[in-house]
Amino acid sequence: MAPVTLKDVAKVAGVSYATVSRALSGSPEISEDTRCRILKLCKEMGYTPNSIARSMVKRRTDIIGLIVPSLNNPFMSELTGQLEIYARNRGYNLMVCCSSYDHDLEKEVFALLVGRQVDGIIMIPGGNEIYESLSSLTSQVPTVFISDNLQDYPENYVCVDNFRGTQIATEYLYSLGHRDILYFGARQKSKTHKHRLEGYLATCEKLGLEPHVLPSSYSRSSREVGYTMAGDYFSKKNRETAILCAADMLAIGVMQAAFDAGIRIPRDISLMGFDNISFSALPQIDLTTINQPTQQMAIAAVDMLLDRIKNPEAEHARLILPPSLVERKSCRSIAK
Amino acid sequence: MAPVTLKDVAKVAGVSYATVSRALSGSPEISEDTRCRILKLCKEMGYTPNSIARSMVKRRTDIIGLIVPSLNNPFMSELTGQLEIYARNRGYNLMVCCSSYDHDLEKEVFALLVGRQVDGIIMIPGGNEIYESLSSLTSQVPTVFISDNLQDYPENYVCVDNFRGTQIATEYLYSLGHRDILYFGARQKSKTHKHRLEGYLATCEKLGLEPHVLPSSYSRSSREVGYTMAGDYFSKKNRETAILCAADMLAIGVMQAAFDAGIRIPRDISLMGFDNISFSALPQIDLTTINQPTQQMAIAAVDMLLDRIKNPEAEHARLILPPSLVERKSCRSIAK
DNA sequence: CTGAAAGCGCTAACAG
DNA sequence: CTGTTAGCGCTTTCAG
Repeated sequence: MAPVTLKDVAKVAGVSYATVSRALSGSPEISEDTRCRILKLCKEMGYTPNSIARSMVKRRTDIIGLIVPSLNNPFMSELTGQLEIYARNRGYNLMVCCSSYDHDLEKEVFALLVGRQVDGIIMIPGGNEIYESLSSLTSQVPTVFISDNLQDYPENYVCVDNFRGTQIATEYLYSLGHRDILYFGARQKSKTHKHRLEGYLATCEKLGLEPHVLPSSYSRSSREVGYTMAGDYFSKKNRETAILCAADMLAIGVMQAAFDAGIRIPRDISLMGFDNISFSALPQIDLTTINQPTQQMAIAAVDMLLDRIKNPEAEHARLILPPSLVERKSCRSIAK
Repeated sequence: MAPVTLKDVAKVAGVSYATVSRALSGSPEISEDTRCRILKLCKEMGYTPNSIARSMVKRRTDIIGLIVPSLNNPFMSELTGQLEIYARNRGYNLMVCCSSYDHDLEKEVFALLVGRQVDGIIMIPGGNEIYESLSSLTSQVPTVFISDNLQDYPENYVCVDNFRGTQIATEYLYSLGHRDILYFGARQKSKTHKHRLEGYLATCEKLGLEPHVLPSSYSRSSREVGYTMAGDYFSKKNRETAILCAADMLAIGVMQAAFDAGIRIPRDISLMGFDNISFSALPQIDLTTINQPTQQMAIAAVDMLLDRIKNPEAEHARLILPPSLVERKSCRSIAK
């Protein structure tokens, strides 16, 4: 019942267990003959190397810790899946912890993962006020964030170019003939949202449009928030012909409110989101949006982390990936 | 830079390192005095216990391996999130591997996790033909499956009562006055699907209905499959007044095909799904369906696994959880 | 090319 | 109550 160890194999093979270790590790200082013999024996005996023991001496685990706010959010769960697959292909396993958007939990699981001796941590922060309180921990283990809430912090991160995203979106709506575009759901406290808003504002200025901004006082961008805010909005007279939402989930809520108000999308008003979550591709939603390149982000984050692990003294790295337009059916041209 | 160890703390405290170990483990054989002193010192020095070393001697890692086909599927990612949170509250971390519905990968990552010395494995199998080829591995480590594809296999599992689910669904549609109900998308090779189909058939018989079954020859139940099959179906004359889909994703595809064909749901035909994935709750979808109690399943799976870990010689356990009806807007009453 | 032995950081007897 | 010591399974010098 007890698992087969190196020693067991060595005993049967009639060699020292160092020899077995060498056979397995592909060391050159061993004859092809004995290597073959031992490898065969290992298989026969059902030997599985104990990676805990190996970690003990190698002082590394080949484990990456991942801290993610929630796996209910399709954007994050898809990203998690990508991270896992890519990390495994590079020889690492993922230890996943959900922080539930809770700062205290974020710190707690971070410390937990450090205790677990993970070689590095990838963190998708749930909010913005986490970096200072985390700095004593991030100095202990290579860490890469996936977020752009940390322009001003000395951390490694990869993110999408949020400014560029809303710029693309605004230009697209402009090209469709829209001149009064509402920017919907800007959250004050989020840097990500700040960058998105700035991209919109800068583009308005460049194109000579008057900006219209409907800020959000909520702490998350959910469908419910979009629905509530849009309900309010639609109850008044407005001259905007297009709504650019700060997040897809908001846009989905806006759709519902529009439906309730008898407003048709895109006939009466055009609607755009940001994120390209999987919901948005459903034919029943069919939302034109800005794509975050999740796979690229996952690959980049893992690459960056492995690089930090190899070279812990390196400068902080930043990678800002380009977003792209995903054209679906929620916007229409009103150009004459 | 090298992390602080027990020895370092012991040296500074002027005690043997066994004493420090005792202070940390909450052993009773130590004076309150020295414990306090040592605990304070540990904090000051920033000592973090090395759980690898601990695992080495305790011969357990407090890690659970999770094998999941994909995190793109909302049902599975939500389940994964629940599993993680509950496992962590019970003192375990989750090492997650995505198998991408690939049998070979399922075996490969299973072996990988065994090598990682996980204390147990929770597996959501991607298909049906995996159990035999896995049996040499499942005997090495406590394993719990989340699936009912293994009625006939000597394994631990938790699942939803699929038979009961379609029974509830069929009875519900019957109560709305439907007498011609199409069972849509039954996959031959899946035991889960077999049970769902049987629940439908048995209920038809009980209620005196003539069963109508549209089987699926595809290997997965996607939106695309639902769309294609329904396109075919709607192109012919039919007398069914309701469609019961074997999975929510199929139903979402059916909705789209119905829309294309100018058929209105629920006015022209009622539609039900099975799974209650998060998509289905979107107001734009609003699908009446059968809920799988993910949280209960997660809790039960972890509980069952921890129980097997504590008591490896126990009989195989099975837990079949009750599904429930989630009434939304995709069905209408046609009773007079 | 192979064996012997030290040691990774910690726990758990066993002494004192 | 505290110290000493023997490992957990493996890698890696260092000898031979």
